[in-house]
Amino acid sequence: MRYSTDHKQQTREKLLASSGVLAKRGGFASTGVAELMKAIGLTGGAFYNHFPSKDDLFSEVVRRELCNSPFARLASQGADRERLRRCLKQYLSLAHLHNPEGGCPLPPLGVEIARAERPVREQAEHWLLELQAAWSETLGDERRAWALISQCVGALVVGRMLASEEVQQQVLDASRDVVEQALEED
Amino acid sequence: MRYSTDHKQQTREKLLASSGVLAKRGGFASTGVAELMKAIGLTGGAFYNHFPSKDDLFSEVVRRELCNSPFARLASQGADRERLRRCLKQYLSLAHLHNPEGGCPLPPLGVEIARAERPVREQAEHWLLELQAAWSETLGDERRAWALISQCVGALVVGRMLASEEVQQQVLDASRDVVEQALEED
DNA sequence: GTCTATACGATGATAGAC
DNA sequence: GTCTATCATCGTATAGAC
Repeated sequence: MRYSTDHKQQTREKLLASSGVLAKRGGFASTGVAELMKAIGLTGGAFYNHFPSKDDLFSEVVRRELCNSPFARLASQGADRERLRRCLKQYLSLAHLHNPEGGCPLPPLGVEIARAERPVREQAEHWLLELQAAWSETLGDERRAWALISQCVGALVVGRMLASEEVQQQVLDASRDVVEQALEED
Repeated sequence: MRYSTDHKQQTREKLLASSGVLAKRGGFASTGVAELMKAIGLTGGAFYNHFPSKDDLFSEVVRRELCNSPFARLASQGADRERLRRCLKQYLSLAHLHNPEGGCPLPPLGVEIARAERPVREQAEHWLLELQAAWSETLGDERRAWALISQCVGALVVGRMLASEEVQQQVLDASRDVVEQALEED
């Protein structure tokens, strides 16, 4: 065979990673198959050797993005308060706000996940439940964990809607305060 | 003239209202001009008698949706704590979560606003600053106002990503607790 | 103002050469 | 596996009849 068997795996992985970036930047629905393939140096026709449809790619992109999310490592390995604090401080930064393509998939892809078929939402739910369980352990409060997740995702969604960096910083700082308060309480 | 002058105004208003609903339901970019016009009983060709382009419609839809948002009345007229509490309880309800087309535009349209041109983000910012100012008055804390806005928007974005109503209710309840706590403190 | 018809590009997806 | 060529459909936007 002209192409080794793991070449297909590598191409698939490159496509998943690159598509995650493009989807978080400009939206998944708004990005065509040809554009996704061109980003990894291929043409649109080759796409269907890797995924049966564009929707299937979305499902896999979501799965991969969630596993590689800045939150993910805190979900798998139990996190002490200090580690969680540092992670959320970085999450609620202007650097993250201005870099959706390299950041958490929840703010930029959340709405598209919400409109996707049930299996996609189920895997999002499964991952979010794991995250919430991990944070509950750290915080000692299951409800505060959910509230903190919503707080962080909301801050980025709201912040990215804004035009001026000043106000964006205000929004982020306000949520940082909430995080600090939640992590200092018993 | 076969059509009265205010007939055009009425058509425009119907188009704005209907497009807001469709955009919040399925996304603005994903909804074609023909579909938007068909929803008010017209064909696609008539669209350009009312707006020079689809992007211009989006800008007007965002403006109108913000002014008619469940938050809007609380922004214009100063709100006492009790009024704000009742509004946020309704905001953080399963009824609202399952009815994006009739609810707040921030969760379903926020990401598209973030990717829109600067003027769109500027008017979103202007409106959000007014809302934050009003809530600051009620809460007596400018930062808590921003945090509360992010909390509410985030809860709906996260909740709508989920598959099961149980977990959705948990996410909403967690943010309700935060709202109650913020409104009870001095 | 609204219609139909149309231009023209982009879309998701397929077929067959290599 | 990837390419080019192609299909059918849809997208935004325009032109002209009524």
